[in-house]
Amino acid sequence: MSPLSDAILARANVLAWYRRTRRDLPWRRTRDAYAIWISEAMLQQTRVETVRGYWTRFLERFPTVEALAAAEEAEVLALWSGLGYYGRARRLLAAARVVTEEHSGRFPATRVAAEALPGVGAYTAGAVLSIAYGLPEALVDGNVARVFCRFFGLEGDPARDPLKGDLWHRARALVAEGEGDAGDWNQALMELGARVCTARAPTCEACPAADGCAAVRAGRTAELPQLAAARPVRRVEVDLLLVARAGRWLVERRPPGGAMAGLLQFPTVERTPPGGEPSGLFALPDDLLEPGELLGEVRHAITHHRIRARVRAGRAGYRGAREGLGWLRRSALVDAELTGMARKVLRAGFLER
DNA sequence: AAACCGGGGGC
DNA sequence: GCCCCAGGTTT
Repeated sequence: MSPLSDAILARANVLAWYRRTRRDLPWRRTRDAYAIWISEAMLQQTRVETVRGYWTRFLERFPTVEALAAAEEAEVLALWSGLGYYGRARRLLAAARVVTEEHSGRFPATRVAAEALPGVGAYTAGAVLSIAYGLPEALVDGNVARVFCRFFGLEGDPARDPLKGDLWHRARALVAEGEGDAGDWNQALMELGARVCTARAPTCEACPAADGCAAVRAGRTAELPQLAAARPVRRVEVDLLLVARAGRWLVERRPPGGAMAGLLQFPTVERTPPGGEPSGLFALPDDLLEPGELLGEVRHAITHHRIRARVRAGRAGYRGAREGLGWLRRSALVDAELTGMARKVLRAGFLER
């Protein structure tokens, strides 16, 4: 194992590397805690390149925490549509209202107060406090965990104690070595993990910390970190129905709990394979909606599920009996809080016939 | 501690 | 096809 002193020597190299080569990300052009907070909420389990466009559109529509606090949830979800983990958007709106009403519109400046906000955990609190306010707060995300596991040669699952706690301890120790550079240092660690110390095929020859790295020394970069095995993926087969009437399309609102809660989708029924169990992600067939001509197929993946949707023209038997049905024009659909799969159907041109 | 929660991009 | 990404909440 490399001692912490090796890390402190590497720290200056990593920081210098970051300041020389950092990516020009839109949320790095502001010190506004609100704007940085939005980026961190969107970046949870989501790639930087995916977030860019969403962040810009979101900040254009809601430039201040007060503007967000005054928003309808449906519009916030519509701007989040396709980004996934929609609970993040709901908690962000709830937290914006708390910040507006109880913190005079200013993101809290202490870890305890920040973590009391819905959707703000240990990582997000550390990120906003260090990046926006320059406070000496640590953070550990997937990048930092990977960099530390390799550099220090740490065994075990970084998502679980005792290694999880150890990673946070090391992160705090290294933040404490700096003087007012916590924001850059935290971002430098994450940038290193994202661009050099990558999960697969790290480019150690280009790494500013390769000198003190235990994994490089032992030739074990491919073996660290020791992540837990991934959960198996379930296959889901569905019929997705496009029902048109008088220039409008039939949509249904998903139930309030579970996956993609409360979002709009085209009516979808799950086709349970013989001897198989339904996933529960979609309703089972009923006699209200009648599948018709096969128009094509859309494939979609959500957490631990692989969905194959046969897109069909459909007919509505009668209205009203099934909960949450409504009719929307194409122009309204584009701005609605659609699921990613519904947006994919829209983009694929199935409505242009 | 483990389950749940989207979606996509890179290999 | 598989991995995993600037995580948080709930049970």
